[in-house]
Amino acid sequence: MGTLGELERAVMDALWDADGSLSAYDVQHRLESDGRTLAATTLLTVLSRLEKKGFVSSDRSSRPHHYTAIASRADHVAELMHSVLGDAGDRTAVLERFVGGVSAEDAAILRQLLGRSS
Amino acid sequence: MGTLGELERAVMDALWDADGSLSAYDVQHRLESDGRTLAATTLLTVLSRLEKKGFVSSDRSSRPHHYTAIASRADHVAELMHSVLGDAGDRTAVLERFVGGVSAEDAAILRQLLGRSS
DNA sequence: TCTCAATTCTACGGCACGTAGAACTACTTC
DNA sequence: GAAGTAGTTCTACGTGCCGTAGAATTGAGA
Repeated sequence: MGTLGELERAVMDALWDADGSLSAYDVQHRLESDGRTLAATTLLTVLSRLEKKGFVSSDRSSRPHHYTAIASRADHVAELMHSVLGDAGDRTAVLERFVGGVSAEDAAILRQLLGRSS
Repeated sequence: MGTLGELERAVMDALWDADGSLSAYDVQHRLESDGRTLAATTLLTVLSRLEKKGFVSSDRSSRPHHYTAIASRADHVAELMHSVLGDAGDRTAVLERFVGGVSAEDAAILRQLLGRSS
């Protein structure tokens, strides 16, 4: 699927936080308020790389093009977790370690999600 | 922590599968039976990079040096899952997606693991 | 049509990784 | 203890990804 670099991840975060589509300028300004000053072209390059990687889609009908994250952050993270789990071998052992390491709150969430069906 | 490249991961797999320590030659032969022919020096380089990254430790007391994986594969994978989860933002949403995507068997394992620890 | 903002094209430097030759080290054997 | 050899370290190269951005181009409004 391809991995995200540092800047790429920051751009995705901006898109996710925006919860909608942004222009390159919007992204630029959001990163700027995070203390990261970048040339506009840099953002465009990153955005198009992200598009090529399948992380964002763009709307080119209106002139300041708008970019949108294809998957939500939650989807993305969950998918990463699955892909990591995927090449695990002994899933029981992995899940054991995983559950052993989560916080009490997360454990509660998991318990609730897994629910009563056992 | 640093990430694993393709070969690096293959070497770690060899060490994990071995469930003990291996010499560079052992690793070389294991990879060879996986259809991957490499020079001995290549393995040594990768092994030392893995050591620098903190994934393996080496015993240099006896002459064919022996290398051991520091963490088990399960630990490694679980740790990756945690680190991914770590920068998630809305953990409930992520865990929801995650649980939604696991197989029935995995869900059963999770339920059992969580049940015990409550 | 002219101008200016927005976008694409192109490119460069650095770093991680796969890969391995050359040089060096240290047992084994005579 | 000299020599051979198995094993190890040093060094290095090519490639691809990523951060970064200038130059060239395109498109919309005056």
